[in-house]
Amino acid sequence: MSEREPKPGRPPRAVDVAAAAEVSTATVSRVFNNPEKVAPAIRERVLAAAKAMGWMPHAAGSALARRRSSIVGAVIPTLDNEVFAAQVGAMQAAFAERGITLLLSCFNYNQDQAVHDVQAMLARGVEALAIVGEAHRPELFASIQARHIPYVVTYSHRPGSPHACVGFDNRQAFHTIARHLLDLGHETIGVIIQPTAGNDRVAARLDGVRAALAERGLGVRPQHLREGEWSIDFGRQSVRAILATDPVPTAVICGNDYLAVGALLEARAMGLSVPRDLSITGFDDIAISRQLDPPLTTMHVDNHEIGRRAADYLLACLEGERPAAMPPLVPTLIRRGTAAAPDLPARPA
Amino acid sequence: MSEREPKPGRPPRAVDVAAAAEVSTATVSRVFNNPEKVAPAIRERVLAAAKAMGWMPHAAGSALARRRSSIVGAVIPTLDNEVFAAQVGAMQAAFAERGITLLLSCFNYNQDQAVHDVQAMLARGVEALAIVGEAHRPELFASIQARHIPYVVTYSHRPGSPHACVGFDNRQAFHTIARHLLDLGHETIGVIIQPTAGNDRVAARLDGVRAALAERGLGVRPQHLREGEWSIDFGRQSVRAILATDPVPTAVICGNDYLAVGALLEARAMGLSVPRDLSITGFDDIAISRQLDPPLTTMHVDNHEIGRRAADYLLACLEGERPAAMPPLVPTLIRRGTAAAPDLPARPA
DNA sequence: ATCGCCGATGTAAGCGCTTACATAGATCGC
DNA sequence: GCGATCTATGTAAGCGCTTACATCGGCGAT
Repeated sequence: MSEREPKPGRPPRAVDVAAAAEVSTATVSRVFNNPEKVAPAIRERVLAAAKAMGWMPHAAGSALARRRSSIVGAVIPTLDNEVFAAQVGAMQAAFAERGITLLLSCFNYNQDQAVHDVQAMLARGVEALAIVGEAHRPELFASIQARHIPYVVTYSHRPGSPHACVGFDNRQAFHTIARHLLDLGHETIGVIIQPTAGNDRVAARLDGVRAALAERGLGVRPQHLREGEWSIDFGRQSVRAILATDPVPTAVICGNDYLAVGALLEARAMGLSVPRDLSITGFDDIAISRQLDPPLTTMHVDNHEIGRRAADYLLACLEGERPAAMPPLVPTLIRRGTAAAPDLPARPA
Repeated sequence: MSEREPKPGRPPRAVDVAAAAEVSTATVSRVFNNPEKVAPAIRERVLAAAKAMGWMPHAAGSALARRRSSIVGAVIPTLDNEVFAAQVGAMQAAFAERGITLLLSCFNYNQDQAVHDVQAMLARGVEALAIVGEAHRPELFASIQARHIPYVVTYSHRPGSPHACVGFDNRQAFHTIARHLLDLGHETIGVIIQPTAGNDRVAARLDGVRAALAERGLGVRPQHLREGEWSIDFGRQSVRAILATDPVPTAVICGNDYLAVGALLEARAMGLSVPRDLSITGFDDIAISRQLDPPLTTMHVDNHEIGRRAADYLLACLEGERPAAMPPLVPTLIRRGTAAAPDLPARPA
């Protein structure tokens, strides 16, 4: 094997490997893309030469020639939420298995940022896109569709959505959780939730709660509704505020577990007994939730599964399949220790 | 403006835009890369044509021609740890500002996986790399160095490391925390820590603890040392195991906050009073730590800062600078509620 | 033996973009 | 008013790879 490096400083190119292995660049390329088309002896020679000079096909070159980038993009609000981090981790793993690279971008709940990120990814030649939520500027979806690339919306599953989606019905989920509290006997229920503006998932959640209450002739009083950033701290201050209202709710539904954790911790810090004095529910079942005392009643969502399914769907599209619409995932109610029947004073009448 | 699309199905190319704007492709390229070199009138024409046909420079093509990919890679153990997620988020943001795209890969604490990931990224033409930790196979660093691309190791800052690093001295940090406990009067100290094998950061932490104890003529007894996955659950079971030994430690140092949270929760569940019966310390200051009751005594590390610095360092390298070695970050001890003087029986003598 | 066929390899034309170099007006000084 | 000097634009040569097509042997069938 005569693999003297050709131009010392420069990284090797396919032609260098070809020269070293005494074959053409076509054969080198075939060895890496269609090995079965190359005689074993030659294949070994090429592999040896490549390894000796540390060569690997240069992605930009092959992307250009092949007209495929082998890159897909994930557009999420933030990695600071364990839920999205899990989804991204799962997608990354699923794609890596197929030799596909994941491009990540966090739009921080800013719709303009999301549009910008998507366009940047399109310029990068992503072959597919996964996007959290469907409440985005129309031009976001328009620019994806203009490129005719497959995409999937995650965490939403609104019946009648025009997008392929991997998620669950947020409205239904919160209907379920509200119903749970209602069935336990609660009638005055507070809600601590993320900003609904520009967030379809959250809006649907609130909607689900209202619908469930309405079915029993109840509603969420304005003073019992707190909307703000999903953080433990906002959960804390909200529960404090809600408990200072009249009438005092016997239960609080939180838009996610971070809020619920805050609510739980603050309620306990205030000397309340949970769930006796106040029931609290969360959503997502983040890692800490089951650990608290009492452990949080919440709904479990399999975020890794969402990531995996989104990846599988996109992968199928890239194989040229036209996968059927996926059935929604169904979050499961996890009854733990923070929701129980209210400890009501004896009812009059 | 006569921008009839040339080949209907196909995405537009620079030449299409050039035709529409009645200029050459060189000018189109300049408009997007060196706008100041193009007369304003023409610039507008090109921009208008590009917008009309939804054209953006194709990254693979320009990467090839420019011999720059504008991609950098981040190699981390997992996104499931809030610490790394934060670092990645910060890097992504810093790079996005400069038009650089972040490629992500999670090696799940598997060294072979890390080597593989790095090589895949190199093939993708990353221009720089950030890698968590320095305990990696030699070929990992060898292949990066062979490409002569800048890289930085994060979360480690071993004096004398051959790599550029953005991190802190793990040994020193744990020396500090152990010293804190020692100064409080603890003499029997347990340790719950992540696997040290193949993890330089963790090994250094344990080392720091041992060194601090040794300075007082103390040591960690084997039955007081628990090594395992960093999870809340492992923290729980470890504290239970350690409390069943003899002598019972009066304090437990945990390798990170997840372990410490588990230890704290379990100790309380066992009916112990923390810190009276047992002091517990963590490391990282994750979001939940300050929220617990009592709030966790730990060391704060600014993970966003690490991400930002790593990004800035790499960016500087890409600008051709040869940035000076960065001083280590210094984690700060956060004295909260889980570490106090031991409640010892009156000492004999 | 000869022909045709097939499988293994090589040849060369791009993929879409950037940029060194060439060119052609415009501008300026004298 | 003329050449020297700029500046704005165009021309065309790649960047590193893939792949359709051409080629070349070798083999089985006749």
